[in-house]
Amino acid sequence: MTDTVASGTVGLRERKKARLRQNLVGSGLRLFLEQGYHGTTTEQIAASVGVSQRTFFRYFATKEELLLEAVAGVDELFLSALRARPADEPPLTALRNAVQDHWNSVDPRTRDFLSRAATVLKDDPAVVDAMTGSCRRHQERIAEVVAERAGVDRAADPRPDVLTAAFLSVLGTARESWSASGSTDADDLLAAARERLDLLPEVVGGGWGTREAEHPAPAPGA
Amino acid sequence: MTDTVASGTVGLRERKKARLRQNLVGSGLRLFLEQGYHGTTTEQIAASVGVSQRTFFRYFATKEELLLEAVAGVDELFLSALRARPADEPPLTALRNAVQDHWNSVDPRTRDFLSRAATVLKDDPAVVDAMTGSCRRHQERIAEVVAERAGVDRAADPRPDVLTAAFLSVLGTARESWSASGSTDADDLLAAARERLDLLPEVVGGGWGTREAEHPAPAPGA
DNA sequence: GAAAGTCTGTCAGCGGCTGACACTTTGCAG
DNA sequence: CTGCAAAGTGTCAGCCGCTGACAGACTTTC
Repeated sequence: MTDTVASGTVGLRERKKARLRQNLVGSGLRLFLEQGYHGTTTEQIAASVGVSQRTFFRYFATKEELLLEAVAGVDELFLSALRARPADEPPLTALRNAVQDHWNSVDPRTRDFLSRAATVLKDDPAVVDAMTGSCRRHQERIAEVVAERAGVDRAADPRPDVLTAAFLSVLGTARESWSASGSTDADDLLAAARERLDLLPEVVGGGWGTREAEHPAPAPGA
Repeated sequence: MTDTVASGTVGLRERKKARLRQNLVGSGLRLFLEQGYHGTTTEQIAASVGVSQRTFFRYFATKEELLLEAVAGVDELFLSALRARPADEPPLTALRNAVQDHWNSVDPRTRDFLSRAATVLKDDPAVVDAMTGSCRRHQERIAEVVAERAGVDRAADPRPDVLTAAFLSVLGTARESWSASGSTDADDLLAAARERLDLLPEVVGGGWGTREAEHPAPAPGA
């Protein structure tokens, strides 16, 4: 059988499957950009690569799943970036720097594509919900790495989960304000994320926002 | 026209509408608890109050909307609780205490109902997504009150948004750990929320979670 | 080349959701 | 009270996401 072909005996069948799956993702995303998520039917996606709708659903359980397939790889890269930060960095600092490292490590074409996708699809509530859900599922894996780095047990110590949740939600506000600003420059998003993450320690502290204090605006825009 | 009839002219028609709407919500939630969210069809809900499915959708744009109607009132109460906190409390402290005040102000029957609902419905991903989405839409209104209390402009100062996002996401982790623990006691949820909110300042600080430090577990369980 | 396993298309159907149209009920005026 | 306009409702037909069942085609393996 000449099964010595690398490891796993890839087989012609599996190659076809993998290619079809990739075609579906590519075609689907293209159509989403052209006509919006809601405006694209699963039948169109299936037809665009020459298969039936039923086959589409044999590859993806839901239309949403195809959408999320595009960002899955990006998420993995972030975990690597976080693991690569030096061990003596405090947790939030490591997360903050990992965002930067991660962003730089994504190749520019993908980065542009993601910016464009965010711009076009940000108004579709179904897309936003899908992304949020994906983020939530991703949260556990980040918390796991945070716990690992800190040398604590996630099951007994809620701190990794608390920090991760706060971290991701702040990133969310940055994304939101970025898309609300109408900017399509991905670097603006990164800047907003950094600004807001750096604000976190001050914001959870008590040194602002009481009517008694009246201090002269510590650092609103800088 | 005799339009001087008070303001609004309740009219028999509007009363019927309001009652039907309430019936739909009540019947719908009861069915959700009995058969699950996914297991209940909009036709069943409509039939259970004697109207057609088409009429159901004239009252609620989506099945989800009916589900969220139940928690809408609770959200309003939280905003009131937050506004009622003394002005000299630091923002995070005010939010934390408002959670407690708010929980105490919800009448026990509603509280029990919500606990039961959370227990039954927490496994349905559609329900979780709906709740998350609702939370996100609610976030802006909380941030508005935080900004108001702090006397800053939300459009120019991201701090209210950052704090609110972190606050809500931490509440989310508390809810998750509560439902994962299998507890059905609503007070356990409140306790988890308080614990985790109190952890926030420490967690975003740099005093933990570096391999260099090796301090003896500051406060994992207390 | 045949048996066994896998992939696919077709068909039928459910549930969420919507537009169109006809019918009934309600509100208001004369 | 009567007649008219507005609003609410039921029925029907249909789109779209998604699924089970079955039969036919294609790989793999022997």
